Amino acid sequence: MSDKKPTIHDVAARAGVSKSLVSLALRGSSKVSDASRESIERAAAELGYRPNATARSLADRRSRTIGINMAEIDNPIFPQMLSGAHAVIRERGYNTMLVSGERDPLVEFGELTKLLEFQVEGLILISHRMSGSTIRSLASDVPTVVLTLRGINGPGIDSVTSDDEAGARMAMRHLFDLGHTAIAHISGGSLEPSVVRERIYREEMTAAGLEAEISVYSGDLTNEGGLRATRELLSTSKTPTAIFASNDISALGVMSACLEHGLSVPDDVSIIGYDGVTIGALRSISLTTISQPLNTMGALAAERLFDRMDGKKIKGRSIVLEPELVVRGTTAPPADLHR
Amino acid sequence: MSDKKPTIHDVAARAGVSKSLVSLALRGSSKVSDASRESIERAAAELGYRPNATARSLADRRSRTIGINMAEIDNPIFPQMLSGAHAVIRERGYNTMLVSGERDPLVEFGELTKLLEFQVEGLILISHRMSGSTIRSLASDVPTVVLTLRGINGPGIDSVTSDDEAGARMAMRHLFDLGHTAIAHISGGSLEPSVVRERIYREEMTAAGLEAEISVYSGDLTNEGGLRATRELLSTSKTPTAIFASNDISALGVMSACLEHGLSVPDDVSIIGYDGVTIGALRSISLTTISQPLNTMGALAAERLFDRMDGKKIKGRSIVLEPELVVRGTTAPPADLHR
DNA sequence: CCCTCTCCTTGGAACGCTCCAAAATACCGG
DNA sequence: CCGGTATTTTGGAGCGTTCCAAGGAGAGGG
Repeated sequence: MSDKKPTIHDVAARAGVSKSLVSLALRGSSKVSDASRESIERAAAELGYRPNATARSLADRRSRTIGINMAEIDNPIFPQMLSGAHAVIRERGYNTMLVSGERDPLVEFGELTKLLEFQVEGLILISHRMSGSTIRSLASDVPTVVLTLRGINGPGIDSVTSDDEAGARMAMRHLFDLGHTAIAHISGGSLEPSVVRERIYREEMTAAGLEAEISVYSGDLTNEGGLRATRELLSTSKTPTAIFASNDISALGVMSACLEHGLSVPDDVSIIGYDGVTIGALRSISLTTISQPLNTMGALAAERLFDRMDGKKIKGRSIVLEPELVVRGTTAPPADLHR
Repeated sequence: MSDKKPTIHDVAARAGVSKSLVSLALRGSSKVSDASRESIERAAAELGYRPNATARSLADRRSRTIGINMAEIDNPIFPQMLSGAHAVIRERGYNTMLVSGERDPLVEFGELTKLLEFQVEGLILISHRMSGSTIRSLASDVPTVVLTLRGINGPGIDSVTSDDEAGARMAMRHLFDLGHTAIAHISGGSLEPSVVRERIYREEMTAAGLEAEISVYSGDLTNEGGLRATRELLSTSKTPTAIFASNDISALGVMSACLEHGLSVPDDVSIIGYDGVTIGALRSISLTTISQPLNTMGALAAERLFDRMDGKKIKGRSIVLEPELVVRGTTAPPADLHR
């Protein structure tokens, strides 16, 4: 409303003290007399004074800001992780600057650069398209935590992941326990977690003497991808009694394809996904899955970051969380057991 | 790696010119000789110089940052809007500062205050718990656009919404067209959009001479709420042939309740939701809904904000978008027509 | 060879705040 | 009422940029 925003000087003038004292008082220093404090607070309120965080950041060289990069939002696991991280950041009194590379590594790099120019004190990469070396170079400037992807190490880099090997193994064991042998896998592409999940699928099948039954079709972690891969699977090979999908979102596509093929789930085909997205829990979906503690992972990533920022010059370390089997309505013993 | 981050002075010293010239050159001014430009760029690269955006903001009084508030992420409509807005902000070369009040108005107010202290140049409120007057007071400091909620007006405030009246009417007409008369409504609470949707439900029922059939149970826009309300509905009154839910997420709960009650959808009960969240389109769900252009709404909000920031001192204005009926698998003519 | 006129380049003053050393005031016992 | 100590308060020097008025250097004209 007024012409200019009031500054600390205006408050000082109005309260009849020096700017330094205003600064002290407004930050709650104990070495300010009650009288001064009161008149300063009154003056500030009357003027509608609001400290300028930019100037403060410059002066004390702390931005109180964490940068988060999240490449995609169509897979709900990312917002969930974001939420977990964001809550911790807020509790610590920090701000969150969010960028997204919109799946273009170049744009992404530019955005991250802007983040660094903003002097963020830490970086959380929730999903990204950048190479390990790019990440390492960013991390040399500022503490960094990588979520989700394994296999990135470096001096300033921590990572938070869940144990994909164990998770995938749990999925397979669950299907084995139910009595399935004809198990297919819908894979998810070339990123670490998908690769691991597929490898474990093959290992487990082989270990169970089911090498001949191995059947992998490649989805791309999207609903459409799962749909497409499953259609292909159902049209070309003999129908499996169970399908292990690389993630939940594609598992929903798998489910759709089965339904449209006239197969009922779980009576004809059991389906198990991976991730534990919240929509999988909706009763109308009720997807059996390997659940990762997404919120916790986000929160841990943030906490890890603060640890690191608190000066602990720890070497880059990975936190690996244990996933959990959540049995819901899409898995059951194979039909032939009932016959 | 090095002790201190290099500043513009370091670059100047290394290139043998003044800091002013470095500043000019790095911002691409045309009035710098090629020779100087080149040596400055080389020096900057060698030092790994990265401009300090905080200092720049302070000096030219522009933060190039937009603040976004998003109270909740469990309803996917919000991330979708966020995504639309975020993309526009990025294209304009701005940054996004994200805060969340975590459903506590006090926390929310504090977060917004921090945003203002950070000198954000504009504010987008995607979801919030604050009163109109609070919002108006924020908006007096900085251009503001409100998404989703209607009914907030004020000098600095724009809003982007979709036409809930028209949408709700479309939903009802769709059910009428299919031949339904026993239509129940699962309402969504006291916020504007839900109130409007319920009002239209009543109006349309009355206008169709179906006053006697009016049946409203209150959900709270969550999956659980929809489930609970529908259980109640199914246990206490006669079963309707169609249910209009106040939003998609609760419609999924409605669906679950119907299924667990042994009703098949859409054969026994038709269900229509509202919002057009992406998961509703998944084949295994296939929810008929009134779709709002969520991404577009986010994008428009951001564009509106930039218009406003570009000095156009327009009065607060509402943009109202048209929703769209998306017929999928959860609505069909009532069973008794087949009998 | 001097004088303009362009082009480039430069030092210094902001921007709004924090930090620090030093100054001012208050308080206390004798 | 004094010296000394404890408590408050203050001016000034940054923080890393941008902006601006003014300075320097060639170039072209007379």
